[in-house]
Amino acid sequence: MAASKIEVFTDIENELAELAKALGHPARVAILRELARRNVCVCGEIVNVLPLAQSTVSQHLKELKSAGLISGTVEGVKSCYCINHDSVSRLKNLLDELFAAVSQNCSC
Amino acid sequence: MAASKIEVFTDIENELAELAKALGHPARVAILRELARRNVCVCGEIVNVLPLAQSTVSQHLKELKSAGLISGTVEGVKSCYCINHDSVSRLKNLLDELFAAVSQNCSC
DNA sequence: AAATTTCATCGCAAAAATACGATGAAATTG
DNA sequence: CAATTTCATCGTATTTTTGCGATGAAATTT
Repeated sequence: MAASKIEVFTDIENELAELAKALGHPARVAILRELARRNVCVCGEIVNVLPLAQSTVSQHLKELKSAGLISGTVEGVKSCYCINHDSVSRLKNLLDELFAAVSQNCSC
Repeated sequence: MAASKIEVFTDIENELAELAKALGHPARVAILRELARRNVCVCGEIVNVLPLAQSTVSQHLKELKSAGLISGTVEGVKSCYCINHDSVSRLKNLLDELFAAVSQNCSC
């Protein structure tokens, strides 16, 4: 047994964990950074920004898409990706809710 | 080769990825939730809140601590944990910076 | 129509994460 | 001082993640 026990946690916990997990790799942060920097749908060129093989970048894009953080469309021979603003807002809201009661460092 | 290529990414990218990764498991979100709910150092009882084996919870606590999201001290026979507010702030700031330019959903 | 470009998917190998029982250390209790 | 409590760590099994080359599909170019 090594699979994570998703079913025993709340929907909120699973939702936040899924979004955070998608952010939990520097390559995916780098992808989001590039998309955010341009703030438009980026068609192509994503692969060129990263020091990884094309297939690896494609896989990371798929994971970001699967988590809902980005959306992608096909434009001719190219694939266009952009950040899903709603999803980002959701992530921030979940974080704010989670840490709402935490106002200062603990004493221990 | 399967190890993640941390060295080729920026410090910022690695830092955010590390914090997000720590949040990227529902058990760890649940732990943070419990710590946040009480908003004090929690000594003991953390294990009882989760439907996981004691050793597994201990491991998750270790990861949260290693990422800096919580701090832990030993109080007699018990271990006390609480949320590291600075770390939470840092995470929020990194997210805000990352998505600062993203103000609306894309059109594609 | 053939060649090229762009990118997703497949298959594989290596590494990391997840989970648990067993064990042990340190403090507390009886 | 023996028994108990609390929890970290070790060892191990399983699953998931990461990464890449190879391949193929779809559109574009020559």
